[in-house]
Amino acid sequence: MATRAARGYGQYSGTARALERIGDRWALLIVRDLLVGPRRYGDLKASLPRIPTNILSDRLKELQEAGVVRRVPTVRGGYELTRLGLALEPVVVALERWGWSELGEPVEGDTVGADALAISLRAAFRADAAAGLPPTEYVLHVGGVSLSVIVLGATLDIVPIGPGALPQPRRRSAFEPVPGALLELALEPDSLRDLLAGDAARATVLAGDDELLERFVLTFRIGPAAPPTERAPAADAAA
Amino acid sequence: MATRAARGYGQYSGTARALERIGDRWALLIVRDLLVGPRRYGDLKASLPRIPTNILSDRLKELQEAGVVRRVPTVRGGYELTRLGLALEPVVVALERWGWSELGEPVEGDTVGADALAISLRAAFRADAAAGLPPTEYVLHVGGVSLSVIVLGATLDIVPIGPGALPQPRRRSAFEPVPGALLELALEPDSLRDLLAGDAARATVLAGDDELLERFVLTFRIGPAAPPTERAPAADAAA
DNA sequence: CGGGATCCCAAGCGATACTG
DNA sequence: CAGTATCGCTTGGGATCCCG
Repeated sequence: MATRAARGYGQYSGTARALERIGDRWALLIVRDLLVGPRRYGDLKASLPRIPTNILSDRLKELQEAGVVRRVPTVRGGYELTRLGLALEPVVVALERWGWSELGEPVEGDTVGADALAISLRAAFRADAAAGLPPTEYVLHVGGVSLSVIVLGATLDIVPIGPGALPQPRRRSAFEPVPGALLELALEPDSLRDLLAGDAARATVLAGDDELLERFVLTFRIGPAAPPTERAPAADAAA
Repeated sequence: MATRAARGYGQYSGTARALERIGDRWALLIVRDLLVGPRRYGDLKASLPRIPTNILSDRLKELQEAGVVRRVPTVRGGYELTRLGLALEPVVVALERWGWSELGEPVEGDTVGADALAISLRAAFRADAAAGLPPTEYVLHVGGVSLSVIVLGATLDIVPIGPGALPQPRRRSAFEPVPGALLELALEPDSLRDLLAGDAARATVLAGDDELLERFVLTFRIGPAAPPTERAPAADAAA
């Protein structure tokens, strides 16, 4: 039985209400993955390796009761976000931006999921900078997962490559591969972090030239959550 | 002793890292209140009526360890956000916007806090719409708490009125009260929700005219998180 | 493969009492 | 007022078994 988030905060407040709905452990990570596209129960389980199956089951039930998630009628074990769930994108993106700069080095045992990576890139996407650049496809291989990222003007389309994605009527952008508009990179997770931070990063360029790499850096960027420019000499230091 | 959020998610992901830092119950509500200004232990306790004192104590310790919160050296029991903590504003604002439209009627026992209200207004603030309007002060009385809200061009300055605020060197905006630029409203929490949603709302106008009320509605607005338009998946647009 | 049920332990949470 | 200490309840987590 769903654990019922009956423990409210006793406040008539948007933040409190939101946390009552999606504040439980694991809940927003499930939403994050579903923001990339519909997923099956097993996909989510694989994407969230440490989640116990009963918790995943409970959360999916609660998220359905909250109107955030619904089942995909045509697919056994398929789940997708409702409109209300899709509206959580700004929340997840804001969290992703904040947490990204807090990523130190990967801890032993940390995994990198394709969906998580897709959201990172969505959070890093600079629509204004991209608008002036020619259509480009980026293919990223990061720590075992692969993503195809198509930037067409100010629009962004990310599709994980390989198994896990649930086939959907969702069309790719009207993008026809332009010769010389493909950058393919292979890098480690912490190198991607450095790259998005604008720092020098070790990356293996499998296809494309330096100009395309520059284009990538212009298009995708997550600055530090707390810029060092602060008048008061804060004692705290990010570890 | 701080309970240590050692239970990580095992993912090298911004969202996961963020939730490990500020995903614990009550944590973001504490951050929300501190976003309005430095507060004392007792202020927070009063603002979050249902929080057990040991949990408040634990969370403040954890938030300090996470570099989000620090003590105000000059004030006994005073806490404030660090730069990193201030950087959580987009997260809280996004949550507030999403949760606001999920506020039904107040549940018996729900309280309304001045700080929570201040964040609601910050989330509802339309800088672009406000930029074209003359400087205005709004004084709101909502369910027992009062706020002074000064809009000066595209800037917003909110100060709770009454006890609870910790005196700070923070200056009010360079705002000199203009005669005829003050709207004072008294309303119930659910009426404010309707007002910000753009619906008709029962409000008692204590000072000001209809034109000022119209100005308020233009300046502050939180639309539904899930607009009734289902079909369009809406490519994300930077606001 | 999807997903529900159970058992068990550990950790988180909540209420209250207590101390500086 | 600003916490700490304690205690009992609830939840999460891991493992496992089960059913369709």
